[in-house]
Amino acid sequence: MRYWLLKSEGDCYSIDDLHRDKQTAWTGIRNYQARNFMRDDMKKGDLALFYHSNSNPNGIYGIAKVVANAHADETQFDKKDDHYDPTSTKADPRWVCVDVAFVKKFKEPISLTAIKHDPHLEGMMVRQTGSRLSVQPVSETHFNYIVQHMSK
DNA sequence: GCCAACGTTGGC
DNA sequence: GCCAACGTTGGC
Repeated sequence: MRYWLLKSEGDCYSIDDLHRDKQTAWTGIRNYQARNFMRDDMKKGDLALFYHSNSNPNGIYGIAKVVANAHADETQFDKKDDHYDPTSTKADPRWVCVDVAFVKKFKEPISLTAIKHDPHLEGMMVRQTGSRLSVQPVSETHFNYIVQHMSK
């Protein structure tokens, strides 16, 4: 089993939206590296830190769980969708998504500032400035530390 | 809202 | 295959 960090703009799709929906298809990822992680490595049962960007504060707001392996992202075929991709075909879909379910929301978000200042989280991808990857692998050590020692 | 960092596109 | 131009992300 693996651990992940899923990034979302807080005012676009938040942990509260996931709580309300119970589960959702993680659509709209249009970055090859992120896609490959979803397609090849994210599996049902994996856990993910739910990260809000462009929020106050930016940081980890809760936990989600992968409940379905990668499948075609339907938004790529929808002309009216922002993520429509006219070059992708149903026979050979370019973009995939996984389904994730709500697990918990932290009482207080773990801010990016706190993440950057904690020596236990040295090497975490989200700490690197300019790290724009919206699906990131997280080590088991980092995941457990965050859940056990930083979250409430 | 600004702007640095990054990924992608396309001309050559 | 290089790289400039462009669009987007995301912290501040």
